[in-house]
Amino acid sequence: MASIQKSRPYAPVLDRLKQAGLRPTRQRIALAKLLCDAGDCHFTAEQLHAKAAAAGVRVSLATIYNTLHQFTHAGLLREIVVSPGSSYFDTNISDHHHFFFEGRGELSDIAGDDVVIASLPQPPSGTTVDRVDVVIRVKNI
Amino acid sequence: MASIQKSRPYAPVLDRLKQAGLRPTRQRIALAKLLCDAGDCHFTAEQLHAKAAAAGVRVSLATIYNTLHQFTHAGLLREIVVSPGSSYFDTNISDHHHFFFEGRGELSDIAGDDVVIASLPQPPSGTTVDRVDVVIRVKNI
DNA sequence: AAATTTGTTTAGAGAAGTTCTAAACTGTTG
DNA sequence: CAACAGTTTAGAACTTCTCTAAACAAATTT
Repeated sequence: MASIQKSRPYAPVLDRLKQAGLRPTRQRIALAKLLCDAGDCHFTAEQLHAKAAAAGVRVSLATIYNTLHQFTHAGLLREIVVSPGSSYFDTNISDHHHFFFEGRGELSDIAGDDVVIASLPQPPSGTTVDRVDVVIRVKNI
Repeated sequence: MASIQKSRPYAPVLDRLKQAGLRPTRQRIALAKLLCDAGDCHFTAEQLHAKAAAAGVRVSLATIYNTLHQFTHAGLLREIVVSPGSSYFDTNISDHHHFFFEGRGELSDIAGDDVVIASLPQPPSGTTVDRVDVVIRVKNI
């Protein structure tokens, strides 16, 4: 089923890699395509590794980690820490928040508009706000 | 310097352990005292292990982990996940939020009143809200 | 287009944090 | 105080992630 599409380089993906100062290698292009095609979703390094393998893309786990961090640094992904032991990455980089299902260890998006914060404290002097994360932890009834 | 106070069992600590169905063992009493005396603070398992050792309390790391989870489950502590690789525990169990200093990997409390959330989405059907965590990630200017 | 340079990938080792195991121990109960 | 059930412990094991150094590939130079 799943076949590798080496022949269609996806211009926007190439541009984004170039902007980030990253060479468009076979691995990075394949992973970027996988992520683009996936739509908004949350995944761990292991999950992306498995997904890549399933799509016929041979990439080492070390490269998965490198790439996830590079993409995160370049603003193509967002890292979310909600449970001890593993990091999630989010392909949705717009302003938004998350539900976290404690039982299943899964995340789902909350549109930015759906969480209205009326007031926040000033950041401590000498610091600036990088991001405000709201996580609504839910559990099964 | 720091000496062990085996002789003063701290009635409230004993009560809390009893309420949680936990036997008041030497280790649990010592750790509970350390945490009570510390006031509001955030720490990792390793940090508590070091603090216990410094206070002359001999406790294995496995017991630190067991105890932290038991105390968290009993509502005496709160677990906070903000950075991949290690969990923090919080002795402040009142309703409040956190600043997270990305450079130093440290937490500080924000009083519950200082974050006003005007609206939140409904939890997905079949689930209830366990907790809403707001983390303001700040970095040095 | 070959040669050189520089950045990238890889397997496997290594590190860090946490959990597991099974034996020894301790608090509780009868 | 004996017997039971829960607890602690050291160390092994496990999971997630990072490091290393050698092989490799993309870019640059000639």
